[in-house]
Amino acid sequence: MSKAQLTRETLLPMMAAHVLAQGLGGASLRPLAKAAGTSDRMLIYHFGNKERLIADLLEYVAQVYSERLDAGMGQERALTRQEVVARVMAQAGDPAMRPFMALWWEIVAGAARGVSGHREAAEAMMARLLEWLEGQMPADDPDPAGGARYLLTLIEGSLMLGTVGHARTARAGLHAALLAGGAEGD
Amino acid sequence: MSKAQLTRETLLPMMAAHVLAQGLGGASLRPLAKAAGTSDRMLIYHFGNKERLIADLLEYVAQVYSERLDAGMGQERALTRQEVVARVMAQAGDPAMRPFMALWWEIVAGAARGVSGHREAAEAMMARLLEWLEGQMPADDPDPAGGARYLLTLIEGSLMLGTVGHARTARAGLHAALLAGGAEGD
DNA sequence: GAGGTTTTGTAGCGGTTGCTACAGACCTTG
DNA sequence: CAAGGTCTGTAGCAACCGCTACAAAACCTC
Repeated sequence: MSKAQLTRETLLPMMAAHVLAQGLGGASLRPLAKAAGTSDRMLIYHFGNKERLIADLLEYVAQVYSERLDAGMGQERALTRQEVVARVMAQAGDPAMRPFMALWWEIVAGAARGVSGHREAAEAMMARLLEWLEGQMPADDPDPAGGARYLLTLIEGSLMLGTVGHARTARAGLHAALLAGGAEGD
Repeated sequence: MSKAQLTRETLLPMMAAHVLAQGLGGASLRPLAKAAGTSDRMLIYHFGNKERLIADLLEYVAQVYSERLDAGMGQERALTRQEVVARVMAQAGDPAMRPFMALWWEIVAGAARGVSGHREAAEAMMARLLEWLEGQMPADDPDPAGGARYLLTLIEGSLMLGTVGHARTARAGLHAALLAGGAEGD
C-alpha cells in the first residue's frame, strides 16, 4: 500500500475535486489525469472512453451531493416556509458552495443539450433535494408535498437569478412570494 | 453586391444561428467561420480574438431576444397571474424555443464561471424579460412590480426543472403556488 | 520458477485549437 | 497613374484533443 492503488473508486473523488474547481468545460483527459495522479492512458483504461468517464464522474458527484444532504438532515424542522427557504438560500449562498453551484449550471446546460449522463445526474440531485425539502417542511404545513415542490421551484429560480446578477430581483420575488399572505409588513 | 459583404453586422446573425443550433461549447473559430461563410482568419480580423467575438455574439443574441419580446408585447393583458405564467410557459415550451433554451443554460453556466460577456448577456435578458413581465401583469394586480419578480422566479425555476427531467415537479410547484389562494379548484 | 492475466509507461497518430506571418488583391485619395 | 490604407486568401505554428499500438512490468496461479 506504499503506492496508492488506482481504481475507479479512488480516481473519482480526485477528479471530482478538479471538475468542481475548474469546470466541466475544460475537463480534458490529461488535466483530469494529472489531478488524479495518473495518466490519460490509465483513465481510458479504467473508464473506456471520455464520455463514460464524465457520466460516471457526474453520477459520483450526484451521490456525494446526496450524502451531504443526508448529513444536514438531522436538524429540527423549520417553523414556516419562509424559514425553510431562508435556510436553503443561506446554505446555497455560502462561498464554499460556489464551485458546486458553478458545476451545477454546467450540468443543467449539458442536460439541455442532451449530453450523456448530465440529465441523469441533474435529475437525481433534484429528486434528492426535493425529498430533503419535503422532510424540512413545517410540521403544521397544510400541503407538505405540494409546498416542497413550490419551494423547490422558487429556490432554483432564485439561485439562477442570483448567479446571473439578479440577486436583487430574486430577493424581491421571494419576498412577494412568501409574505403575500403573511403577517409581517414591509 | 454580388458578393455579400462581410462586416460584424452581417456575420453576427449567421454565427448566432450556428451557436443556437450547435451550442456554445463547440463554438470554435473554424466551424463558426464556415457557418458565416468566411474563414477563421477573418473572424479574428473583425473581432480581435475569440473572447471578444463570443462576448459580442452574446450581446447580439440578447438584443435579438429583446426584440422578440417587444414583438410579442402588443397582445392584451392577461386577467390573472396564472394566465401570465401559463402564457410564458407555453411559449417557452414551444419546440422552436428549444435551441434558445439550450443556449440560455450555457450562458448561465458561463456566468457562474465568470466567463467574459456571459453574465452581462444573461443579466440583460433577464432584465428585459422582467420588464416585459411587468407589462403583462393583470391590470388589477395588487403588486405588479413584486408580482412580476415573483412570477419570474417561479418561471425560471420551472424552466430549469423542466430541462432537467422534473417537469412534473415544476408543474406541481406552479400549481401549489398559483392556486394556493386562488378561486378555481383543480 | 513457468505461464498467463492484469496493470502501467512511452510514444505517437491524426485531428483540432486559437492565432499569426506574409503577401497579394482591392479601393480610395492625391 | 502612384501611393497608401483596407481587406482577404494561403500556409503554418505550437499546443492540445481523444485515443491507440506496443511493450514492459507486476501480479496471481500452478
